[in-house]
Amino acid sequence: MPVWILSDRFKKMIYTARSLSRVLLFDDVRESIIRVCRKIVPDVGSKDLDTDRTGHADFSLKLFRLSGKPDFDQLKENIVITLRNEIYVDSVTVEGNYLNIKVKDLSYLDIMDTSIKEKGVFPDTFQDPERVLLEHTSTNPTGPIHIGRSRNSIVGDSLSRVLKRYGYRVSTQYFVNDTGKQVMGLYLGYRKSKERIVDIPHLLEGYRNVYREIEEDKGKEKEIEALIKKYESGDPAVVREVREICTVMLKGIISSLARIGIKIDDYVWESGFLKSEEMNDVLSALSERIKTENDAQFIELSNGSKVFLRRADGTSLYTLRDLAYHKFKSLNYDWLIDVLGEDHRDYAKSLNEILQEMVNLRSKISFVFYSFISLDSGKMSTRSGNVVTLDELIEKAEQNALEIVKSKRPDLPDDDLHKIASAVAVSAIRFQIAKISLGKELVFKWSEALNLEGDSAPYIMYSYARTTKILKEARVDGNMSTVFDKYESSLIRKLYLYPYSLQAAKDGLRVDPIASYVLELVRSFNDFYNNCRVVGSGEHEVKRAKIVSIYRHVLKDASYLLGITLLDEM
RNA sequence: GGGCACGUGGCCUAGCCUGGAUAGGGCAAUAGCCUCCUAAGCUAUAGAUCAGGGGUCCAAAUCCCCUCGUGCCCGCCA
Repeated sequence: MPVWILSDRFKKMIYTARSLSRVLLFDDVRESIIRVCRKIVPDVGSKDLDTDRTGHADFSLKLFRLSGKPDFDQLKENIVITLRNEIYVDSVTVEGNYLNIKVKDLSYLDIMDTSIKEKGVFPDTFQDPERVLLEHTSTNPTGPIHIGRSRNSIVGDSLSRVLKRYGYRVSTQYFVNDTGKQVMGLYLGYRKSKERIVDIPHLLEGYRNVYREIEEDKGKEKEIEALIKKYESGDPAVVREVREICTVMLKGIISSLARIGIKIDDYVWESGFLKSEEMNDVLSALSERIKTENDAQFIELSNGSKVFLRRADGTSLYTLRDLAYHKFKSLNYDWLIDVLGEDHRDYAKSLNEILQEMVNLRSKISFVFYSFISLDSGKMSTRSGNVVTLDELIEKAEQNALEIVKSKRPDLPDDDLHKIASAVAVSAIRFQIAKISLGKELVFKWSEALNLEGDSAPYIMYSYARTTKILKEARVDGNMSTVFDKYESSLIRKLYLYPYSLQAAKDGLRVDPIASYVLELVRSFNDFYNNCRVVGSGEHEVKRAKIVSIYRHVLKDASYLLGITLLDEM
């Protein structure tokens, strides 16, 4: 017999708030409190109600702003009385200039449990009709992807998962640069090599040689320019070979990304836009504004800066190809999101102005910028060889994790050890990047990258493994106690806050709020774990098993967004 | 030189958008905790002029201005 009988009662009483967001569906207690307050003081805003972090309450209504009102005391009293009548409200107290509201543990638990039981998910969402195209990574196929660029991939991938989770229809794309100087430099290196071997090490060596030569003699760039011309004029041999070389490089990048669980939906080749309809559309939209300077074509922006579209020899520049690409994207998507390095900030601003004001793109465009990751030895660069590639990092991380798991679990067979080590390594890499807000520059340090304690993925994974064991042994059916101690209480509260962090992530196009949230959640669970025995806890057992199972659910949900692989045993 | 971003204990970081009750975590350090659901965990101690200065405000890490430091951009590169 299910003892979870309060659901219907609460469901009827609590306002299902869609106003917090269009696509997250859950019984939003916070929204409901604001609604109640507004009945009495219409100008109470969302800002006046804090989600309290100080431990005084669940939600705090700040009275500073209201205290100027002539009938303040009466209003305050009315709010208190009205809130106390809400079915989900446990207590309302006035402390100084704060009105502290506590919600019933059972209310929270019931909201989450009902959602999971009925919808299979908390919070539930409905499908937003907006189609989102998220472009990320798009690194030049001139070498293996390095850890600096992988910040783009990791954040981009998690962001796409967040938006999907939130209810958007999301596709991801990688814009493959197979046109322009860098790639032609790569191709030139290949042509100059004796053996003409198309594999990554040989190509990379040729590429580095070319740029070494150019550094000594700038005149050597002419060779690249000549190749660009040949390529853009459609010389079949050149086109074929460039595609072949880029494909080899791209395959390397794709397989590196796959190792950390990233799969991009579509790869769109830049060369495809050279003579495309989208290119024509862009050019005709801009035709009135195009000016020339020594035969090179440019347009002028509102701030007076020049943006060049074509070289004097008629070959295209990146901006032009990218404009065509964005035009292409806008045909099928309502919201375009580009994840770009911070070096692209000004570029994106220009691109945006051209697209919105001159090409009149219909889609909404957002840019997400990330700061660079550098090494102790300075800036990362594929050409100079001062890089740590993603593959190197993965390999070392796996090795490191394997040693640790071997020492901790000598009882496990080799297969399991490798499985665990791999999940730990990949999750740790992703989490370490995802948890840092994008504006921070990072200096990569091996000691930090390989540390698996504290605010790390294994910390999260470990707590999940604990839940597996608990739920395997705990009694989950029967009468449920409805008395909650402080550890249960704070874990329940933390769980309930999950939708708010999803909201923060979506609003800011960030993934670090989810990471911060998960760490807080796990800490709260550990507190609970260390103080509340579940298995064999008598009257508490069913209730605690319920809390653990909701925890497990939310943890799984959030971990997926961050690319953390959870294991039942580790 | 101009523009943009960042600056929080020795190190890394959350909080800043939307000002409000003791600035949360982690690493490193010290002292403890496995006859009890996995110690990749937990507890305790120590450690913060929230870069500096000014301003607004009843109230500033948070908003505004100035200064300093770091990174990035200012290409007929991408």
